[in-house]
Amino acid sequence: MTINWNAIEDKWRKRWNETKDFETDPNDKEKKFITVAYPYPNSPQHIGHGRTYTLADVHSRFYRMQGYNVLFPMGFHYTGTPVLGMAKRIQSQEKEILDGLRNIYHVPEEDIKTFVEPIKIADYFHEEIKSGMIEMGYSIDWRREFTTIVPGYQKFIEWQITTLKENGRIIQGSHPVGWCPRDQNPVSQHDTMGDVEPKIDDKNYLVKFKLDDFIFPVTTLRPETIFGVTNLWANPNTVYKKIKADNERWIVSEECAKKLEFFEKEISIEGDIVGSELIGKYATALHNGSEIPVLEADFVEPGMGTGLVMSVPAHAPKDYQALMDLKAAGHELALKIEPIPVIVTEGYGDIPARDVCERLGVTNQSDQKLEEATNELYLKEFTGGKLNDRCGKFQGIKVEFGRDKVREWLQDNGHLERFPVLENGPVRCRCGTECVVKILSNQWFLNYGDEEWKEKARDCLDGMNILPNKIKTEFKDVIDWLHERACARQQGLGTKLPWDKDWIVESLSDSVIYMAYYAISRFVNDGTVSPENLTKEFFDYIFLDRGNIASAAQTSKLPREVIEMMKKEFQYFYPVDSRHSGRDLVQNHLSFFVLNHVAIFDRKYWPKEIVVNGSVMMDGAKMSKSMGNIIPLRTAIRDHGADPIRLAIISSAELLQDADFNMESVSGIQNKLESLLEECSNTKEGKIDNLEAEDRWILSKIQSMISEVTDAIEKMRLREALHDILFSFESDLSWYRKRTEAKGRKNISGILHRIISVRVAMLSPFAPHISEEMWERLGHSNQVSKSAWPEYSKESVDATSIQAEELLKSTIDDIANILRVTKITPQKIVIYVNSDQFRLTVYRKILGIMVRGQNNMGDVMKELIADPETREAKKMPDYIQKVIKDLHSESEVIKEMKLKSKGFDEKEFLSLELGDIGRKEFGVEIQVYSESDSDIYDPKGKARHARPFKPAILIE
RNA sequence: GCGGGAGUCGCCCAGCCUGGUCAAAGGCGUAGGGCUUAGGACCCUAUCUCUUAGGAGUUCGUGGGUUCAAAUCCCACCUCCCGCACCA
Repeated sequence: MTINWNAIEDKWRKRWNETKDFETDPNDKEKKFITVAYPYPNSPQHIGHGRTYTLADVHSRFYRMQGYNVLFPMGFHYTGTPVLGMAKRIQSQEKEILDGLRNIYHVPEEDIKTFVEPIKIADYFHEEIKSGMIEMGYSIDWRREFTTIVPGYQKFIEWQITTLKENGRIIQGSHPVGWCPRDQNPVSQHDTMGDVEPKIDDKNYLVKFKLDDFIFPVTTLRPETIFGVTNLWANPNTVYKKIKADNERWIVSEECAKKLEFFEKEISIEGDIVGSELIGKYATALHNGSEIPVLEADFVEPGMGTGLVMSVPAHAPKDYQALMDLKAAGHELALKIEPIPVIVTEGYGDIPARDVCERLGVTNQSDQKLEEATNELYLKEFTGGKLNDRCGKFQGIKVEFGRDKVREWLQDNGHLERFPVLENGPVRCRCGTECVVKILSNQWFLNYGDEEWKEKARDCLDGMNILPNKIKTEFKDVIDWLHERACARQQGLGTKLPWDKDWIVESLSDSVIYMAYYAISRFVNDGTVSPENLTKEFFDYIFLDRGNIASAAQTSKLPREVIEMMKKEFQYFYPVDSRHSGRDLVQNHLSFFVLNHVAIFDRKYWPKEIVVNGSVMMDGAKMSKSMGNIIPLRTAIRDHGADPIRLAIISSAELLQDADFNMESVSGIQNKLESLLEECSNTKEGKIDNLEAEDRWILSKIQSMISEVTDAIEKMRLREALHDILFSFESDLSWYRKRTEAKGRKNISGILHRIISVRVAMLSPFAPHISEEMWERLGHSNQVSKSAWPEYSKESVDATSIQAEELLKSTIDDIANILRVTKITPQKIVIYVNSDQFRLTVYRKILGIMVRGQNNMGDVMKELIADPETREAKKMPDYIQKVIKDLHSESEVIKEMKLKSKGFDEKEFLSLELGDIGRKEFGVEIQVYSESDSDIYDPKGKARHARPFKPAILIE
């Protein structure tokens, strides 16, 4: 039988649709609000995207069956810049992107033509992604759908950002960004040739010296070494510029002068000065007024920093070597200069730079080994060095901390400025222009560095359920590490800052509390309210319970009952019960989600849970367009069916692990589901009466499966749950079949029907379509998605039958074991069960001792001897030891069960049950004796080895 | 540098939080058998070593430690992977 997956899926999706199953309004039931980070529509979703949504859908469906009123909504995140870059690339007919659209995503040519407009791209993929979500069977309430650039949402974002500002969460400051001088715009990865992210090194500084009437600025990464400066370096072959920078006159390289224009400075060029003219002059160090000579050095590059460098020969190998070279050449001034050590580091002598250079055998200032020497020393001194007594009030401070202190001190005195540089330059904009670093003044920041805010976020996290639990610490670390974060951009789609219309609310900042908007989006969508109704007073009243209904009604021009209805809707669904997202968003979105909630909402609306999942690999490799191993989700659904894809995604890895998706697992799952479906067709409901031992056992087993699966899903260990339903239980079932077949029973269809119904019900959140089909074939009249989640019932667990069945299994195993080792063909098998009352008493006593946690031989023996009833046990240490060993190899659950329940008659049970199964397995009769039977057949004296739950065996 | 994670029986991977049910699940591969005209699919059996009585030995990156008992807890080390921002 081959299943037409798509036909079955269609059929059931239509049914769900007809009854509007997933449209959720407030009611009397308890609610669950499940959300997923909405997609950014610049490409169709592939299997990797499907993971997060599938997990959330399983979660939603599980809660629905448990009787909750579950809201699972979806939106689309249009905010941001990537589609802008895409549109530009398409306009310029870039082959790579066009090929991708045509060959991997199969976008129709007439649609590609429209893609020169960014919104058209988003619109196209929005529909594409949505169709995929529907085809995957996600139980989404589509009435609440929105994009982040519709007017209603923009009103909401304006309210959000205004509220944050009013709450003092937004500050203004300056910030360096990668910048295209021609486009007059910041550049991100999507705007550059080759898609490189411009990396900015913001730890680079400019320190001012004075030379005559001019400022002589040098750049450095190590401001703390200012105390060890012996001289300055200039390149004699470079033509420097005399410039006016704001109100000061500076000497810098031409390249530097250009960079400075982007650092909020008024720059004008006044004239040239050749490097050689600077050589030999004396400059003044501003921090202590000392006079310092300018010397020549070839290694000074005009393109690096200001084109001028300060020399710290004690700690900078390059400076040291350049000085040595001059001395060797007999340079008069240089001969007078000695390195000034300012940092003490274990493992290095007085002049660390000399140590390193000598050890590595550096010969001159153009030696390649200087790079290595520099790296080593910088790192070692930073992590292990301490400032010495030449550093004034900074003496004794570790370099690690001292650097920032010295920097602040110099900065406060106006001797130092930041000089951010492009770390991975040159980076080119798509327009071909080389990018620069620009310091944006008047940038708006969310003040995530605020300690009070952080504390509140930690408080929220403490009360939250984070799945898997182990990444809770990661969240805390992120909170600790966060600082001011720009929340506005100058380009891209989105919402304008209400108070500064030059800026657009940055895309990660407009997606942090939007889940609240789902509560009202459906009223906007159905026309109950329009965007202009959504005033600040309206939002304040609904979300914050601030202000009053009168002003909300007056400003929004909405009837009071409409406002109250929407407020109720929000209060019913909020807070978010579970937020699903990928692991990569822990550092930003998910943390901001927490921070913004605590900054805006009352404690009772703080989120309850975050579920984080890993990414999806394709046949062990990371999915990427360039590798061509991306499978669009809709293609996969069409080829393999939605349910097999869902299960393959879930079963390939536990929550946080990266899932490896491969086609073998999909077909394995298809086969499994096919055989399950066939089983459903063949299993009819039947009467259940006269339970036999194995019936009681399998019915008990299904109870433990219910409990395990439920428990696993609650912790979102879906792989484990699915595995239990689909595979683990199979081994119990096959034992059951073996037993019933051996007995030749025909009356088990009722029991099988009950068991498979439970399995299908539990499977349905995972594979919703095929489960409906199975459920129907099983003869149920309702839909499985509307049936109740199977509930664990303790009363259905029959402890004695579990023990008895375990005994039977282990006896069969033992016989098989003996046969394997001895390789004999059995003619006759004889079983001897223990009947010695004293041994049984001792056994139960030991069991009791072990359940309490006492496990070693000595302690057990002591306890036995202490009890008059079991004192004689000391004569049988061998027996005691074996019993302890037997019990060790049993689970705690079974041990406790054994202890609690009364014993049962082993002989009676085995005589009754062993015959059939023995004939089937070994083809011979099995006789069962009790050790004390008078008619016992025991030619080899095996019977005395029998122990409780461990009969002795004779095979001839 | 800062922070996070991983190393398991041919391969992939579960178990570790909560120590004993662990020679360690599942999948793949391999070998044998069944079914089949054949192939595929499916089902059964085996798959660290030794073993003619249900047993023993050596294993979970390396080396120590705690414990009656360690894949699991603690310490040190080795190796590998990921993130470090204004970008979705």
